[in-house]
Amino acid sequence: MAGDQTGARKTRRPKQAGAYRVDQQIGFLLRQANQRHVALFAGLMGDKLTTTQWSALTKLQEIQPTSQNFLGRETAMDAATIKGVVDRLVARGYVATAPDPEDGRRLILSLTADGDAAIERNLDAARTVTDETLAPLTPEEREQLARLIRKIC
Amino acid sequence: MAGDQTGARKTRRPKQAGAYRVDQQIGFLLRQANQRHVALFAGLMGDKLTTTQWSALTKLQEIQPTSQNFLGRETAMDAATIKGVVDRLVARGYVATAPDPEDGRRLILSLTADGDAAIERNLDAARTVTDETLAPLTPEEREQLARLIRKIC
DNA sequence: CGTATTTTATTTGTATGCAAACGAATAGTG
DNA sequence: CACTATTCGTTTGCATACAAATAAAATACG
Repeated sequence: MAGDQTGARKTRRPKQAGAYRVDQQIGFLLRQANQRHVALFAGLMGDKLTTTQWSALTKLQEIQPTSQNFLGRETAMDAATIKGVVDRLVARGYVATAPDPEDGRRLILSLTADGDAAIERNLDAARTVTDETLAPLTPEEREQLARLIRKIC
Repeated sequence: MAGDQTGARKTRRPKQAGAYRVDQQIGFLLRQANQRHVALFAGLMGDKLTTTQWSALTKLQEIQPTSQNFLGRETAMDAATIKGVVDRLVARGYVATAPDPEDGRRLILSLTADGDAAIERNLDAARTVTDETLAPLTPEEREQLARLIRKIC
């Protein structure tokens, strides 16, 4: 019976000591926090704008004119996703598209006057959404949270 | 010209001093952080399980047998969403359904042996996903982040 | 110059995520 | 008991989100 000292433990379950609880994992918490933010956004913003539409709109105002894929990169959306978002913004008349004379592949995007007005109209609400989302936190905690999330992006 | 002292500022833009930058708002950061986690999850987990499927599976193991909508509440999914997730898990043979003899509306869910095996098979990977997601943070920062996110959920 | 690679945009398929509407069953109330 | 409200599950519609495949154009390179 030599060598049984370490071999006798058979199929001991948890590689780590503690039990696994999904709702304590960071992924679960991130999904939930994002859900709450999206809900606040939907409730406070007018014009039925979504979070991604708002991101595309405001980022476009910042960097226009620009190509569709580049706007996607700047707003953390892949090519397929940003296309859908832009299509809906174009359908609303908030964004205008034009071919790039210097690059036959590119689709150049810019804001329309309506798009500018939509941003102007909802900017205060957007700031309120951020405030409401962070309402349970102190100013120091808000800084902390932003700093930590930025580190894991 | 009385009363012009306060009325002369016309259309002054920013209600708040600083310019609005979407990519500095908490909502944008939460969406991005969630994206990174989902990407890590997809890359590290086997069996093509998604984050929500994994949540439903492990939470079901914890509280089974239970109704579909209750499982949804426990995993932060509304009725329409949890239905789709459960349907796919049933199609895979990970979850079994049965009518509730005491309540004609309820659909009782439980894990199958295959469902249990799938959890067992992926538990280490799931822990790795959490670790990798939090890799840029120190242990103290991880605690901080979890605490702060929990406060805004 | 011509070929290989990369970039840009598009399309399809799958999977959340929520609002809204619905029918069926249950619970609560007078 | 009858009426109302609530709950449960389902379905539809819309909007992300990404993988994978494709086509067209531009770039890199031998």
